[in-house]
Amino acid sequence: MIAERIAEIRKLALFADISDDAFKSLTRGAYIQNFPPHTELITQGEAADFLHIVISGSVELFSTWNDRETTMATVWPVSSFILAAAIIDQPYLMSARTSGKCRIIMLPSQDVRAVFDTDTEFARAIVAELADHYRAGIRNTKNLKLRTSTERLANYLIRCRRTKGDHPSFELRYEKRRLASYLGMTPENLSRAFNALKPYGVRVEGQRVHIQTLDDLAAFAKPDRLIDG
Amino acid sequence: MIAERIAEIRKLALFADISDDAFKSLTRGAYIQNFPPHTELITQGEAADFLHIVISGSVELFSTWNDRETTMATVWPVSSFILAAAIIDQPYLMSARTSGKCRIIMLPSQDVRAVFDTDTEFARAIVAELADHYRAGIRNTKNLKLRTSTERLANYLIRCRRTKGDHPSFELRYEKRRLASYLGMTPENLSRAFNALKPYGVRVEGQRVHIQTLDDLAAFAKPDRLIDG
DNA sequence: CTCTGGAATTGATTCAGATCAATTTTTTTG
DNA sequence: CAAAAAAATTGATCTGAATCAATTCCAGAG
Repeated sequence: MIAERIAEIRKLALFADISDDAFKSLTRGAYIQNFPPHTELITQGEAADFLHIVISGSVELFSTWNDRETTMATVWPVSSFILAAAIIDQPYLMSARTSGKCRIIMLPSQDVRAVFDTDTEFARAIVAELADHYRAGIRNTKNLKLRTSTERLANYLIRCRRTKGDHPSFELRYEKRRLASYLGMTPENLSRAFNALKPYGVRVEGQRVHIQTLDDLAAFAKPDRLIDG
Repeated sequence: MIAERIAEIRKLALFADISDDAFKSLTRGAYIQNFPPHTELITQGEAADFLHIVISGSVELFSTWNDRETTMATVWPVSSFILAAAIIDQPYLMSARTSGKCRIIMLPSQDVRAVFDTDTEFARAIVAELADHYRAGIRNTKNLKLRTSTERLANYLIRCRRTKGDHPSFELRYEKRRLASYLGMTPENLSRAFNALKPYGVRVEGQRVHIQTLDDLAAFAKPDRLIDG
């Protein structure tokens, strides 16, 4: 049972090339847990005792300060989250809560650090993952500082559409209020931003977004490889 | 001559614990160059052929999009910059220009990757550095999304003051226009933000900042370990 | 030392986005 | 299925911050 679930994460880039021994010592102390919706898994400021991996469901990473809250990212299966804190043994900078029901694997971070020291392939994979996440953070900062909220939405939609195979219509993967927070705006303004994109061929019906011609929207959004990947 | 300069970087956390052999192969292909002020060292989008290290002077990391520009960070001696791009062989996401006159060491990034594969200590140091930078990016995003511009300034000043040994008065390390861009505001609004902090005991004379009582300012700024370090 | 151009400041105005308030729509639940 | 709760939308208003414009300040060049 546990073994089956554990096997699911073997294919993760993080573990793909490591030795069986290394994988065994990584997962020996692992927990698998199911969580109900809207459960706070992690609270910012706590010690990073575990590396978390989402097997099913999705997890929202968010941060708070002074009674304000913002969505930092959403994590989908199968991927790990809060690797940096675990690897350098520092407190989490973000909190995490489940969106729907979730199955999560938790690897004790001391095991992660131990295997990092002994398995070269794992070390390489961790570096690749960290460098990748770092660059995602830089992209995000550029997005926030260089673009208006409507431009951020437009580029987000273009990225979504591409992820979904360039179909002219696709579903938003999460609630609009959460999208708004992720994009750094209020739900009210997200609604208005969608309206502002109508002239560029964007139509919304509930969770479904239609984009007629990508050209019009792209001319407005000016997507950039160095921000949007 | 070159050997002397190279020795200066040996003490960097990145190289402190690596073997002499590893250090030798890292620096064998190194260049040392002096640059005049306001020289663009790196342009975003280019291949990351070198890991750069500032020996003297300071370097501004900035990004542009659609005729807009923002300061992402300022790098002081002795430290490296744009490690992530070099280690995973990806294009730079940021541009870099010298502030004053600068001396820069450039290590071919293929050497960095090669030594990473052979020297465990170096791998460990790189991971620590990357994780650290990643977390700095998260902090920065929280700062931008959760705080107003005046709050960002207030917390910046508190951090500065602490860095300078908690003296009631210290010098800003760079021009106000650059500080404004770093904090995500215009020079005009930085000026107004300084005025808005007067009631909390902040006084500015040119580059010099006086902070009478930290308590008043801190009550307004609400500095947070998970944002301000 | 004066001249000059960039930096900084200050004021007036505009604009993007937040907040407040009121519905409408959708989802959840009993 | 109906009731209740949550999410989304729309309109009105307010506010933080950008822009535009005009000095003032200051550092570096001659």
